[in-house]
Amino acid sequence: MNQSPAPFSVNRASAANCASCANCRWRALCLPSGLAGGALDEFERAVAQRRPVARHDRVEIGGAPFGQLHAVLSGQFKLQRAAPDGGMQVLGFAMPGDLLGLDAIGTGRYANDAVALSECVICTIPYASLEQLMAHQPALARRLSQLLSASLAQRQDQMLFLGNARAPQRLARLLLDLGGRYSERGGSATDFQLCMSREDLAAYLALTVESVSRLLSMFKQNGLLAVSNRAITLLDTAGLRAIAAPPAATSSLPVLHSA
Amino acid sequence: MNQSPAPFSVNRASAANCASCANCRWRALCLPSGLAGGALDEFERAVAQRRPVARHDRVEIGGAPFGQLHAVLSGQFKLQRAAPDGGMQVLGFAMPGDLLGLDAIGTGRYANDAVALSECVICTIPYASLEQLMAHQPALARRLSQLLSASLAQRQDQMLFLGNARAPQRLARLLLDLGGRYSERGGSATDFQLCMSREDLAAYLALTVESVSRLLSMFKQNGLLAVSNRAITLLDTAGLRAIAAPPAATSSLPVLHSA
DNA sequence: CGTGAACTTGACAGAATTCAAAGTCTGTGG
DNA sequence: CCACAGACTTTGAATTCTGTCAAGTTCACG
Repeated sequence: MNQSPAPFSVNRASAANCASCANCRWRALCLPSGLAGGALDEFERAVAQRRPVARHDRVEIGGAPFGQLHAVLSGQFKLQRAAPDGGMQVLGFAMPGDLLGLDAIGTGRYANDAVALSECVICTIPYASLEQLMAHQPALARRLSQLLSASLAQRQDQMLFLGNARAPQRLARLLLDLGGRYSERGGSATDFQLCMSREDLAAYLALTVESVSRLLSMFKQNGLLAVSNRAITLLDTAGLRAIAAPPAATSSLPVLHSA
Repeated sequence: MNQSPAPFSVNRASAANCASCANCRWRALCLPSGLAGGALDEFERAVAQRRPVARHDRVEIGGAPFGQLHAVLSGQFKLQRAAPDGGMQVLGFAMPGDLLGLDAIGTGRYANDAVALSECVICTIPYASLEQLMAHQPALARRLSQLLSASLAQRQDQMLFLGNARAPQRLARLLLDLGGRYSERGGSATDFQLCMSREDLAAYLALTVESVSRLLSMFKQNGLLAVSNRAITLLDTAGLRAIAAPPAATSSLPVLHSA
């Protein structure tokens, strides 16, 4: 472990998390969201199995045959893919309650690697069982369609943003996004530990490690945040949001001072 | 009409296209793919309705409440969204057989505008009817999940490519991709009419109009293609593919001569 | 305490945008 | 049928941003 004790359970397995879908604190985000008591039991018995995952292990491997979906119970993952030129491209980071493998249903093969960034616990959901269940539980099928469509919409947003935003915008947005997701999960939106390397950040933002490092330093010098190794404290979220928003008018654009 | 007569039916409504799902030449790409005779009839009666769409009309409006999916029978659409800074971002181009509105199922609102780039014919598919049908036709539900997941995977690919590729790679890839899609639909992979403006191309590629224009000129000077207004002829697809591929090694990289 | 990986910082070069202007096409109205 | 106005497209020069290359520093771990 290279992390200070996390202030909340997002990065740690806890017995309360693992008991059952009925008790799971992430149920509202997950597949069985909205399922009634009987249907929920059926779902859990037929479908969900829990297991721990060690740091650096991969739960899915890009190109491997698709068999099951994975729900993150605790810890964080990065979704990555080998670029044609040898580098690694990172598509995103998965946090507790997120579902992995949705992009494999259509093609029958996992699209990316899912690599654990910390000690994790996941639920594995065999897709064949899920399909059987959905055949006589239309509500479950609707839920899957919802999740798939929402993921699609989210990827589209991400694509547009990464395609059009400049480097400072991208990093500011990522930091605010991470904070927001921690906050949604009971943590602090402004004070958290990154569990990914600068290289991972760069690969996600389509920048170089150097650019990420420079930008973090610049944000720090401008009083927007405090950063020490992988510990981040967002000091001026309003300022960060102003940077994250694309340059709208010539109005009060926050200027970053390099020196 | 601003186009020369199209050499094939992709851009024109034809009676054969519009007769029914059973006779539709795009059925394999569409929702009822794989449906048997009886189920297919049921699908068609309950779900699909055809209508023409005039150039510049929008079939879907970003932010509007979701009610129905749309299948492109003939013509082409662009999917766009107003950027926060006032510009327009283009997410993609839809051709016959493509489905519109998949990103709205999860949120209940259309994510983007779908604007007709030519005279079009579409099928409208009320989603409420589709859900009823899927409740007792698990095969149809599976098909929708497949399409959703495949769209997700495709957007991911697109995101990674646009995020990491340089301008010439992006344009070369788009041209090859368009050619490939025309080819799949019975047209020429190397000889076609663009039905979108340079501005649309630029908005899709996350470049400026000037860059697109410059790149087209450069490709032309290097003998890779011929371009006259919106008529494109790909002369050296191997060369274009070499450019579209990210710079792998210091090997035989095609060098573009500016003068 | 030393070693290697991760991270930071600086100087420079290349790529793409921005700004500016000229040229071309399209569709409308006379 | 032709002329005109506006949108679309092309081209050029200067600027800005980000990547590349090269050190140097800090941190994690043995």
